[in-house]
Amino acid sequence: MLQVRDGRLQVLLWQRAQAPDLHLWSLPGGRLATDEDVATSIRRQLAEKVDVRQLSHVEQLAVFSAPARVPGARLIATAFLGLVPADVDPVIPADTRWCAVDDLPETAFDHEEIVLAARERLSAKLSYTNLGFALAPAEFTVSELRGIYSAALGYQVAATNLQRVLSRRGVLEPTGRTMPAGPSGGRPPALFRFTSRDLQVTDPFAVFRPPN
Amino acid sequence: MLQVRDGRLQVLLWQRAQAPDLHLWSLPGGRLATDEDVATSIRRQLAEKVDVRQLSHVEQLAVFSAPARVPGARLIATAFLGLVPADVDPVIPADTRWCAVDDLPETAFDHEEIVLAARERLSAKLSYTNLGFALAPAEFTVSELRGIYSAALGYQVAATNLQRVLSRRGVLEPTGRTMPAGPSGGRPPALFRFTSRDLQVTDPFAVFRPPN
DNA sequence: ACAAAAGTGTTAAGGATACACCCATGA
DNA sequence: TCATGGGTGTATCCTTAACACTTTTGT
Repeated sequence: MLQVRDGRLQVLLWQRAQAPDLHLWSLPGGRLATDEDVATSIRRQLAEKVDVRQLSHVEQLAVFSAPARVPGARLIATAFLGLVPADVDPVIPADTRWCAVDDLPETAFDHEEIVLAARERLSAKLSYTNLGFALAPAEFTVSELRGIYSAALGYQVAATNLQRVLSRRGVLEPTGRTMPAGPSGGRPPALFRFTSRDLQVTDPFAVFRPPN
Repeated sequence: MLQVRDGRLQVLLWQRAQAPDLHLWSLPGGRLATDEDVATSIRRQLAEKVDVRQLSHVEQLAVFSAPARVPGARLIATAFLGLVPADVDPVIPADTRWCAVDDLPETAFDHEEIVLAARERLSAKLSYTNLGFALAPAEFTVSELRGIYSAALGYQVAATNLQRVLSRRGVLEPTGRTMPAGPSGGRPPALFRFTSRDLQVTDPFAVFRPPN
């Protein structure tokens, strides 16, 4: 479960209270019940940590199945990427913590690998889909959105181009309202929103496009 | 397992000899052993159908886990995309057949959905990676490569642009040799090869590139 | 010579980046 | 009116698509 907090991309980790890997940090998750599919299961697992309505997007990442990935009985994990908008601050249990993805604590099992795969997927999809909606509040200024994209991608993006690219693709639209200017003056920023809050591919083919 | 055959993208299907879904067509696969990961397992399963050395690429697709996706005991499938170069014609068992992906027979369970997901993944990766190497022979003319890309993508691509895009990206290189001209004359085509036969992303970010 | 197929040159269009400039507000 | 941050206009660059043209062969 990823969220941009304090200008950094962070992941919700849970400190293990049992062996193996006692006290190491692990991803939330759990066993699959017999009457649910993996997507239902992950939502149920996460519901134990946060309010599920705050989850703006969930998608399958990959299967991790190395026979010795966890000690003891064979355990196969289907990893998911979950996203939470930057403006919510979920109540989380005492044994969990938000950790910056680029400065992870020592993780249990292969969970570091999973987190890095999640970050990579997120970066890629921010570029060719409207996935930003899942990290952004319902309404936001271009500056705020710039901060969110910069944190998720790991490098600075230019506000002017961000707005233009997203507007051209029709994923961003002005609400017509503005925020008050900051304490040191300046033009009041306009508020924007995403036109859709469902995942859509906006830049499907870089090359080898079908002919008209 | 996908291959371009006779100018069409085809998938190797196996006709079930048992209920449920008797006589319907299904994807090759089988159960995961306790001492292997899913990638190893799929190679083992496919080895029962063809010579594994002919598999030029294998990658994870997605997990299919709907509780009722198969009748009877709960069964969760990790689907894979496997590719075979167009110039090999593997010996296949009598109960299997190559079927055109855009004209599938009635499939068992949710296997049609899996095949369509595989085709989509293949199309996308042909555009932004060097994955063509997995469908093409070791050496080929641009015309042949054009046929392969056209079949896999489902629409005609122009030979001239195909060569230019792949050359610019450095994924294609001339061998220096040529093929004899066809029966009706014409300039003898040059032979090309892929510079690498490992998957590489050649067009990583459409937008929001990191600054220089 | 002519037809056919391969390959190259050139132009045009689309989309992204960079940067200068203009706008609106608080002090 | 000045500083500050927001937003727009415009130029440039890069990549690909389209198509005309040249090259090289067989008949």
